[in-house]
Amino acid sequence: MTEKRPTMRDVARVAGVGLMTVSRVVNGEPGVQPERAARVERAIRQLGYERNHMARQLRRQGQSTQTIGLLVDDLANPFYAALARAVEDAAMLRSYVVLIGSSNDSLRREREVVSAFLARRVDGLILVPVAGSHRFLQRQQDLGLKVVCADRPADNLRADTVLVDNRAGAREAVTHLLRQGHRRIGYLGDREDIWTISERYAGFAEALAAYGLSPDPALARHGLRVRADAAGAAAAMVRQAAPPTALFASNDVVTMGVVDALYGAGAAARREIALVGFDEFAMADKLSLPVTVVSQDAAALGAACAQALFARIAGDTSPPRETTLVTRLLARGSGEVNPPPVET
Amino acid sequence: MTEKRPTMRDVARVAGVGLMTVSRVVNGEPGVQPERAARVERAIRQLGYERNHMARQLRRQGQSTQTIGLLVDDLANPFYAALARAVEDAAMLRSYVVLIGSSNDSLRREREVVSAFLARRVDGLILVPVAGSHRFLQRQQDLGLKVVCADRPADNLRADTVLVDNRAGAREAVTHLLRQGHRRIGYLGDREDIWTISERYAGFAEALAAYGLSPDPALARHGLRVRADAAGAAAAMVRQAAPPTALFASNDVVTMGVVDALYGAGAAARREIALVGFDEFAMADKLSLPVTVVSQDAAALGAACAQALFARIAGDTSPPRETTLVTRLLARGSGEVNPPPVET
DNA sequence: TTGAAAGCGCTAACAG
DNA sequence: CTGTTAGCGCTTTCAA
Repeated sequence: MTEKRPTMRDVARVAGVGLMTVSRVVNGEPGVQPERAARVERAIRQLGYERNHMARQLRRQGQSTQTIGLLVDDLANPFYAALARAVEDAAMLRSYVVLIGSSNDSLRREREVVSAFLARRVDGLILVPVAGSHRFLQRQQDLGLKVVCADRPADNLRADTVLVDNRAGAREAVTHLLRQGHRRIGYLGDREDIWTISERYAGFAEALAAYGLSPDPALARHGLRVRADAAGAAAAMVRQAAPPTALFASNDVVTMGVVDALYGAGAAARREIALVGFDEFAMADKLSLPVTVVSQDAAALGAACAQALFARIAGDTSPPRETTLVTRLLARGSGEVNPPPVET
Repeated sequence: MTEKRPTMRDVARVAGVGLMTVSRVVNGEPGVQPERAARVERAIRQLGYERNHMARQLRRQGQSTQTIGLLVDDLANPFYAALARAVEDAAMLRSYVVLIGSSNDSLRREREVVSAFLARRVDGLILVPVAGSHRFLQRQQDLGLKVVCADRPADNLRADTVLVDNRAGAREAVTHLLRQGHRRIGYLGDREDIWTISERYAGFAEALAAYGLSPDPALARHGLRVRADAAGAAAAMVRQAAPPTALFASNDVVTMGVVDALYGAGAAARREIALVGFDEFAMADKLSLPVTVVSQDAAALGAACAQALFARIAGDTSPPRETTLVTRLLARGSGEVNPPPVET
């Protein structure tokens, strides 16, 4: 049933030629008589031969394995899925394949996956770094590994980094609310140790500061990991004695949770409360109350990372670069349609 | 700068031991004196040594490469992203890594990616097969490759297959509309050569047949690939002389397009037209007009595929199995809230 | 408990 | 144009 896989030697024997002739045909090298090449091709098809990439790379050492690794936070998150697709397209264009992994925001898991990738001698690594030191990667870079950080910078690592201007995006979003007259703006956010989240909170605070305000601890909740967390926090916050008139949500999951809690049809609905969220998500513009969001382009981020990585693989040795992509505020009226009471 | 990567030989030299001692330490084999093992460990860290997985697999041939391939239609589609994440989790649990690719519904691209995976000697392959013959994979199976088809069956291939009961799901959805009194039900669908889509259309027709009806060519559009296509088709269909009172959409992308066209705030809005779509999507329940959908569990599909694949890799040689997962109708009122005129 | 020798499938370098 | 030889880094086998 399960026969041994055919080798070049087997193909050579069946085709009645030498081993090197098969190698040349398989690699599309010139200098093989058409008739012999045809015999080889036939033998390849007959045996179902596929070149052993491992043996090949072993011999041509120091050469590329035509494989890169991509490590995101959570592949099931549409943002990272879009990023991954862009990376994969860029890789395929260059005949590379992509090893993929999710770190789940765990440094231990990140290291395990990176180690498994390194054992397979990936030429490069695009990673969304979790919090914590990445010094162990510096040594791998000295050994020839190319690394690009996506979406967040990595601690203790000099590497190309492609970021989004989270701070400016958040500032713009909150300024949008301030311009509408909102002065009591609540913050609902994911874990603060995630770089993007802390940047967004900083942008939130900066926007308030420009209006002579500062974040009110009673109007801020951190560490919201899942949609239900966010829904609960939003419901609790607006039940307070002095509730906010508007909310800023740190990311799509939190935004959806807020929508669950406040924009539903139930008795707890508080549709007069304005909302701006970071991250665009499907149908945000088609909700019963359309949500204003800060949109970031995941595919552009992935494409930029891939471009940087393949440039390094191609031999670019210039100093590490940091690229920052801009966000776009998509105003949809969750603040304008329900003008808030302006306080005095 | 870029030094050559250290080998076991280098580690052995630095540690002052034999090559085999290093091999034993690296592989956690017993029978090495603790003192020597420690010296080896130190040398490994000092040099940044990572085992060369390719050389290893070359020697232990016929053995597992601890790598599987996953080929989906489009990784950026949240459905496949969720499937991929489930596969990745299952793989990680077993210390496997995952090579990923998107076929884009192209047989040529599928073959290219599969070939690249085979060259890297993946132990197994989970693929969402595109339309077309997969006989070339049968031979690879004889050579030891384990294959599991996800979401669709593959032509000319005997392999474990995990499907969703698309036909029953569509039948249930359309029956739901019929029970509400709808008799003129339009169909908007993706490419008919995609197996899941044709099954859903069959279910649509079966539901109508049970009520003594048959699909009206004037109320069916196929080949809608992107959201804008679907929006245009929906807008055109409801402008007809005898428009439908309800629509069935073949998948999430089409459903969203229909929402764009009919449930927006614009002048063209036709909110009285009922809609049921295949595939759940984020916020479908929070739209200005919540959409009834047929929900399928992508993560469960991925987990079932992974389970089947790893069972095969572990030596299961029973005949190929076909597993079918059920769907769930999430009725949300897009039919009930706007009762249609019952025709006579 | 340790090491030396052989060889996995392939390609670089050379010889015919 | 074609084939032969050697060796990539590792593990298997066997001897010390």
